[in-house]
Amino acid sequence: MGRWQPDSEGRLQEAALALYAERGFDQTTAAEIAARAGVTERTFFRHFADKREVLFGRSSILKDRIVAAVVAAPADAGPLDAVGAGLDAAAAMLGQGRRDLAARRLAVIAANPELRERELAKLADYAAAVSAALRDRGVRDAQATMAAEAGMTVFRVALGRWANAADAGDLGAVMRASLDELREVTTGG
Amino acid sequence: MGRWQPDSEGRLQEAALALYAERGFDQTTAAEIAARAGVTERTFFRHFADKREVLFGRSSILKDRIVAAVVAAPADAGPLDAVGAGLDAAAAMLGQGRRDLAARRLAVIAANPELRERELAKLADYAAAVSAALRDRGVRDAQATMAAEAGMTVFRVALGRWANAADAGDLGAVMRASLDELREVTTGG
DNA sequence: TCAGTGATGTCAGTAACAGACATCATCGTA
DNA sequence: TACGATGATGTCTGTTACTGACATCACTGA
Repeated sequence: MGRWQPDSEGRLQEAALALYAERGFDQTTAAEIAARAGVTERTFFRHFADKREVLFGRSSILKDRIVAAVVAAPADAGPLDAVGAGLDAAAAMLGQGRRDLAARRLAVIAANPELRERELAKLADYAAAVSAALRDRGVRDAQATMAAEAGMTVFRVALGRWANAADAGDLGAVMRASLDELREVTTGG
Repeated sequence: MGRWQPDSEGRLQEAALALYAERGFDQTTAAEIAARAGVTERTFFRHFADKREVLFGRSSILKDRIVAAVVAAPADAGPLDAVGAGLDAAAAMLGQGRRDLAARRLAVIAANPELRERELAKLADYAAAVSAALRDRGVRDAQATMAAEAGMTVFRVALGRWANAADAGDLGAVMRASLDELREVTTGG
């Protein structure tokens, strides 16, 4: 056995989610989270840049996968189809986790403005990366921006629907359904 | 003459923009801004909820005007046309100010992640309000969300173009041009 | 004339975060 | 096997964003 319990990062994430859910984000101190995870406050801030980031641990991996899927989409696929491939990749990564956990996480985020802010920033970051990937595929600047931003809106809406759905459908299916709604809007206007 | 110089809020905004531009957001303390504006730090936080908010002073008024324009759009106007009316209202309010000031403000925001985060939150807030207004006009939920989000993307892109344009066009014209690009994307696919 | 109001100052406190340094299991290597 | 490097953690200290409580005092309306 090592000098310390393994996976402090994971324990910190669990502790934070539990405490944020119990008493709210503002009413939870970093020291309390750290104590619950069996580490010191300083260690918390070594693993996470700030109090919010602890809820967004896997986001850079998720971004990479989304972008990779967009890049790997068939050459003849349109911008929105490529975005759809990115959404499939996101669904594959997120849909395998426990749905109730995702719901808890989203509920905590929805309950706090600072956390919502951070989530938007993450999505905007994805959108910027997807937009760049689309441009690399030859899509015009304006089209790339709009398709990427629209895709992130679909992502957010679909994730919320899936996490809180009474009937537990597949995340990928919800994503595709939401994307179809988008197509309907843009074509049907 | 009053007990204090009038318009501390305005002076705080000017001081903050100047200092953020000079030495960066992180390297500027609230106390320094307050000192430059001739007030105490406590007064700064009475006027602005946090260090970022000082750059977003007029945003709630702007939101109200956008929403009002969406509500007031002709009954037979489509969702995107109603959003266009909202963008016109935004352009009317923002386009009259000094363009170089807007450019300075945007440059400061672009230079700092926390400030970008806050800007996204503001735009998301507008989008939510516009979306609600569209639903009141009878637009379906999914359509309303997408049209509102797309509108905010147009807003952001157009504002950036206008502020940094070498040839000083009218903000309203830039907004309309950007919106037309969006239409082109959604119809042309 | 005078009590009320509102914007500000003053003071003290909490908590988010960061730098610097110490500790000590583990691991590669001689 | 010994031993120096490494990496994750603890400890200590400091800055600064923000907040609550209370005092001040020009102005305002009765």
